[in-house]
Amino acid sequence: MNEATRSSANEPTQTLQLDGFLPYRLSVLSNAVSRKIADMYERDFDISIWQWRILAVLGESDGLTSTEVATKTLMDKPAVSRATAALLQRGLLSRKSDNKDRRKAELRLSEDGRKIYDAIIPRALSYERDLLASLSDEDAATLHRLLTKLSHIASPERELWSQRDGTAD
Amino acid sequence: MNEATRSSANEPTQTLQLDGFLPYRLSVLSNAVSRKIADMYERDFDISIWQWRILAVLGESDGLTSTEVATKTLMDKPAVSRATAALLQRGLLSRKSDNKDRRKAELRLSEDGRKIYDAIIPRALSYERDLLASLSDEDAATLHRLLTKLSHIASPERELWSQRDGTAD
DNA sequence: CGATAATAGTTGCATTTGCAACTAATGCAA
DNA sequence: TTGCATTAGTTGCAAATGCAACTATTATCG
Repeated sequence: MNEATRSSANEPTQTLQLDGFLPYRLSVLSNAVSRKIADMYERDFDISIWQWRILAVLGESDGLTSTEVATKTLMDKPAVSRATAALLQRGLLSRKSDNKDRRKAELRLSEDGRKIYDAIIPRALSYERDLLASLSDEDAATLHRLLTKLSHIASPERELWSQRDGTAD
Repeated sequence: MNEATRSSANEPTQTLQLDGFLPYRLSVLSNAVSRKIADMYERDFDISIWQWRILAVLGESDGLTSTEVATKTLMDKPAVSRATAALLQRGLLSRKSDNKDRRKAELRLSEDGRKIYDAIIPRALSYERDLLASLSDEDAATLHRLLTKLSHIASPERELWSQRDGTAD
């Protein structure tokens, strides 16, 4: 479906339709979605996507450390550090360092942070609903199931195909 | 499914599970996929993702102008300009400026460019196959159908929900 | 024609990103 | 304990990105 054979002289050459190529499609879609939703966060709340991710995880489970936040959001530690610094400065988070282990510090939504969180959530869910509006419930469920499968295969831990000595044709 | 109500005191607060949130899921998956495939292009061919996109579209239809390439790849013009500059310098492309309209120039794969293209294609398709390996043919078809729908909704032209005076919720 | 607008493509620049290197604190083993 | 390894979090920096501004050329309309 995605490949074809062509014999221009007599050497058959594989070809590839970019807009049917899954990595390309995912990239384009994800960029479009992220762009739009990031614009909303930015415009209406002056919050970056990374800041939003942190608010989102703290909103469901308060008192996480930076590292735990990084794990849950799949952000790297520097990104978490900078985003939390900004949120702390705006007073949207509080940080309490652990007495047992003074390397660690628990992050929590402040009262203002909770307010913003509460304000963003319905907008985020509304955007997601709009996105899914043209899909049946069954399609939406299928989509999530397929994304889960793909994510499992694509997860950075898996090496497989990307080995240097390519067994892949 | 993605939302819940919680009554901590008596104010119900919507909440949101980040890892069930579609924009987040798409972003994470797309990043993982792009990262892996970009590593391969880079490692085995010394080609960036943007360069690859250009090779890909020129591979299927030679003689496009920069602007046409930009349209087909959804890259912006500066990105196309820089990527083609690199490819030209490596001798993977040729450029012939149009006599009728000297602003335009047609881009084509050179012989070397075609060689690299021919070498990348099977690797790219092989990666896509690996990615889709755990999906049935029907699921793969469904995935593409759903991505098409979502892309249509998320396409930058559509304004809708993102209007400043939020009718959304 | 001649001026203004529009288009193709490039260059410059501020911001973002990803990663490595660093500091501070703790764990562990001799 | 003491020294080395590990972990938490921050800082620095090179590269990538996105966008605006620019040059060169062509189209349009008085």
